Amino acid sequence: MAGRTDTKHEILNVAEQLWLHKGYNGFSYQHIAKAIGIKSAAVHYHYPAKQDLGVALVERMRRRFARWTERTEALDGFWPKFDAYIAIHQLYLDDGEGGRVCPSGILDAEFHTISEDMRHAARELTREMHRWLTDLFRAGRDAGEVSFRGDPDGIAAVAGATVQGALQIARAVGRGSFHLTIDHLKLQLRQRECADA
Amino acid sequence: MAGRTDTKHEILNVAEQLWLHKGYNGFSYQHIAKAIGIKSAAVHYHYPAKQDLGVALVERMRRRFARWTERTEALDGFWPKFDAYIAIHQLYLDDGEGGRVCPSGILDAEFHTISEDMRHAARELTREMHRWLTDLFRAGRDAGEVSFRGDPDGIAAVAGATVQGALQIARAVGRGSFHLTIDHLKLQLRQRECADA
DNA sequence: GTCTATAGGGAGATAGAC
DNA sequence: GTCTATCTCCCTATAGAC
Repeated sequence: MAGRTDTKHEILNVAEQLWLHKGYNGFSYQHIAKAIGIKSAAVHYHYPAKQDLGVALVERMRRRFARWTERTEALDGFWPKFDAYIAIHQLYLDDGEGGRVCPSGILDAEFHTISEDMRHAARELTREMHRWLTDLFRAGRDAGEVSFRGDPDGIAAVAGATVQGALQIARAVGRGSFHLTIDHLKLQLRQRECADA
Repeated sequence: MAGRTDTKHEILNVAEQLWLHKGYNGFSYQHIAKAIGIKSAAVHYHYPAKQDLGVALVERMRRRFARWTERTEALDGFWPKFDAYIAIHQLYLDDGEGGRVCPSGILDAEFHTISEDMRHAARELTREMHRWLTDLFRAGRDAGEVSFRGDPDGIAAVAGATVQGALQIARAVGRGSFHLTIDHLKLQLRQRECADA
């Protein structure tokens, strides 16, 4: 139909909701089609195979994260940036009906059931997020804004894993668990005074 | 057939491998049947619906964890017990073909696609693990073996989320990532001397 | 009690209508 | 270029054979 100009874009948006909510193996082209009001075969026109759609979803996440890092450069200092990182995850948490999960989390959980193309994109996204966190912790330590033992690479791995894990666990036991976890993660990272040994 | 005495048990074992590897929506009764050498309908005799099998899997995990906590009481002190907790997750990591993921992780990721019975069991398992960690951190602090800010409940949430997240991330970027994360988590928890402020 | 044959529906995907 | 009618296969599940 001529009236429908950006079905492709619409598909991606609906698919993303379903994906982060139900997982890659938890939704079908029919679910997407019904939500938009077309036939499932029409989805195949825009994304011939489901893995094409899957790759598109992950690549869009990567572009989104890349743009986010650019915008975030404007923020000054470790804590505003770290809080911004938490905030994007909190957006997933606050989404209706028990929350979505972060793309990285769902990709890792279903890693063995997705195509090599999707795995590649997932690996890159994970690495990009890790690199960003590593740079953040390095700069934060140099500026004396954050305190941790070991190297920035290691603490970035801890922080990244904690946020991802916390978001998932919150699904089972409620979002209060996410806030408890994040609050205590930040507590460990605050500049320590000598007294707390 | 009379020769097959514990098909039910065998089903559970095969299903567990598939489950932790591919996710709940990533395997079917046919996969189980083919691995054992029976027809898929035979699996339905032992577990009428797939959600019955799912609940059985999670409940077995809960019993296994409960028995594990009893055995672990014999270990003396915070660090041996904490290392034992890490070790059960490392078992998942070291499993062939890119590793499995911990039950809690896969349950949370697919939380919205499983039955209410499974969700209930998943919630309980998550809480039981959290309680165990909380008790461990409380005792560890009282004994002066571990150092952290805030309450045991909070640091237990951080540790639990970190381990779960690290195991999943390792799937995408390799198991070295898991060890890096755990090493640095432990590093933050070691008794701090005054000097590192 | 244990398992097989088979149904019924939904999945991903193709070929062709407009 | 865009979407629909349709195919095939595999999924879960039931009814009935042994």
